[in-house]
Amino acid sequence: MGEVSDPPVTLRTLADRLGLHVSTVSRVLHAKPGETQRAASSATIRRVRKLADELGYRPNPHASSLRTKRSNLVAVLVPRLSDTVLAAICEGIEEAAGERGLSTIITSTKDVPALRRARAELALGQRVDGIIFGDAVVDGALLAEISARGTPFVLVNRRAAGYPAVTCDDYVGGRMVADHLLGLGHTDVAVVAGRPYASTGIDRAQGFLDAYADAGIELPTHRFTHCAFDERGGHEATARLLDQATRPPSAVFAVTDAAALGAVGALRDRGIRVGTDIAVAGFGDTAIAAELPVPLTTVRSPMHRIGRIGLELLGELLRGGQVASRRLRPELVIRESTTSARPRP
Amino acid sequence: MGEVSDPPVTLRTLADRLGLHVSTVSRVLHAKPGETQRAASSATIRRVRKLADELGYRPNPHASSLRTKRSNLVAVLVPRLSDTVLAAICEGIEEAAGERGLSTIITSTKDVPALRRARAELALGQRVDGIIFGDAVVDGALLAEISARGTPFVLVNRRAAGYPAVTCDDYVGGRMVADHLLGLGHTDVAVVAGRPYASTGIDRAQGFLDAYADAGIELPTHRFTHCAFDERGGHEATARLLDQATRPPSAVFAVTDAAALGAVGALRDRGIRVGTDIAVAGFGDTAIAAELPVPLTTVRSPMHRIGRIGLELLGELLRGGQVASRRLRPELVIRESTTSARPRP
DNA sequence: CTGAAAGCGCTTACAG
DNA sequence: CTGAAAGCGCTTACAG
Repeated sequence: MGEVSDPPVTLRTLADRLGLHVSTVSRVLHAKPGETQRAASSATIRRVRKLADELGYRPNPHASSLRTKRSNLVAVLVPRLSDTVLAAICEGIEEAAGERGLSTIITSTKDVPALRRARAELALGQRVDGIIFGDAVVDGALLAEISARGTPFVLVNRRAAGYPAVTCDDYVGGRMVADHLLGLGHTDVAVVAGRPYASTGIDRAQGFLDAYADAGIELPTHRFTHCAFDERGGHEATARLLDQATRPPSAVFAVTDAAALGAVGALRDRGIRVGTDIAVAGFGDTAIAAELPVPLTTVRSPMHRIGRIGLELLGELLRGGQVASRRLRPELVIRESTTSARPRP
Repeated sequence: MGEVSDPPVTLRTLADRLGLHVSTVSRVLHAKPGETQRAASSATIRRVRKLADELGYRPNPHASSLRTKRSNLVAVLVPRLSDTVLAAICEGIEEAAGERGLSTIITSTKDVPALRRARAELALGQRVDGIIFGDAVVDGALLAEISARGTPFVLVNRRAAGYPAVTCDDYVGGRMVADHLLGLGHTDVAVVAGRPYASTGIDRAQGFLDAYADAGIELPTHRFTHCAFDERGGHEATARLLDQATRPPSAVFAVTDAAALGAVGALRDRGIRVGTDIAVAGFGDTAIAAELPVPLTTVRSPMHRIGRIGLELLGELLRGGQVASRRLRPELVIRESTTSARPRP
């Protein structure tokens, strides 16, 4: 516990009070168990620690960082915090960061290139030790620049151009959904595909399309549309899909749960009953999926773990190590939104 | 754009190359438009700026902070990032922070007192200029300590013990829901009340109860239960409410949209149809509300603005000013989850 | 208009 | 076992 707020307690404060040199105090306070010996005599160590405790000494991180060139700060860029998936990933990152004495500076870039760049610059300017990008664009243009500047980074959720990334195996997840729907006999399906520049949407949709192609079914263009990953995006995309075709598909695959919920809303607006008239599947298994009146079939993506592992990889990089991308296994969660609907004959 | 990554560009780099003293360079780079005159001659200013641009000079924030005792860092403590409401508030905070050159360090404390304390200590140790608490407990015990330590702070979303807070007028919002349900003739209602230590839940529930009391209706204890604010909390609480009573209420008010969705799930499990057999209302008007198969009546809370204003107030505090709490006006959003259900006669 | 000095609080090899 | 020095990169009154 700190005491008064007026005279900040510094190494000097401690050194003066103890009749020691600041360097001695510093050494003691840094000594890791094991190398305690060379820091000072055990008596001195005890005295120093005691007073530091009493006065509530907290090292000034700016001073340390200035000397050591390490800030213990990690920047996390995400498209939006209000995206549950990213929020869960951030929680995983933060948890793992806390365990390592790192602090995270999380910022939303809204998938706006100029913002992404500005935030990355800001992070670099802040001398963060590393960056976690949750908002990578698949071509990785900005990343090439950051890479050249030398600050270590990893990607989470979205992969890009060979940089180390921790993702769900989105392609396989997309295939799982397709195989499930194929197994139920759905031949006329539509895809609410998300953004064309994010690997999540791309891979999920591609896995889905490939599985259908393997079954000899090519989706016509009017059964496939890009959109924002959120509720509104899914709603608008689904409305478009429905308006463009003479009749609705028998199933819709939305590449995120949020978009799937948007699809639910759009279908409702047209009196099409999810789970009865049409099958709907999402991706993520966020909290809403299991609570909907007709529970949502979806693909469970280990969001929290993606964040954790992302930070662990970055940690490895900061220690000078090498890391390889990780692709975590998805799991199909079957619920009534697909099982209670019959495909059209 | 920065260039190479090897030799970091410092004031010294610039000064040496230009044959100037670092202090002159520093002055120039700090000169705000208007007081440019006293920094250096306009020729010098031009030269300095040009070179700084070319070399991609970025002031080392650790060095500045060490000198100025200002970190331009603001800590934000929230119960959980995965709570949409808090995420939206964080986005508002971040947006306003960006405009002021402040960076935000956001961390989740999960409503665990030990974590809350640890994170607050961490923030203080990091020498943040100020703190925004989104996880305040109504008694404000920790806040009293922080206050004594002298770091400015404001609360968002939840108020506590007279500290400056930016909230939705939760009490009024709770009343709005009650008046709406009363108007529809609901006399047997239940409350999914959230956590007993957070002002959001307390005030929303109290407003609701008071309005019912004003109408001469006291809720029996088996129609009121506390719970976590999320989907699972709402689900479990609703299950409890239903199990404890011989028959279901004709309406349920959940103090968050997430909990309301959980209620929807629990009702579904028992075959009780929302909007037909029972009315359900939430609070927040998060993105899910409008998309549900039976759209959710809820209270719109200006989450983004709460965050923005929170940061603005903190900014005022950092400038040495005084601030007063703000209570923003809620708005009832009526949808079918309440209007299509008939109260039991 | 520009320079020189002092100092923010720390860390780290180096002496002794 | 402990001290002294140097220096991280910046800012800010103060001289001149």
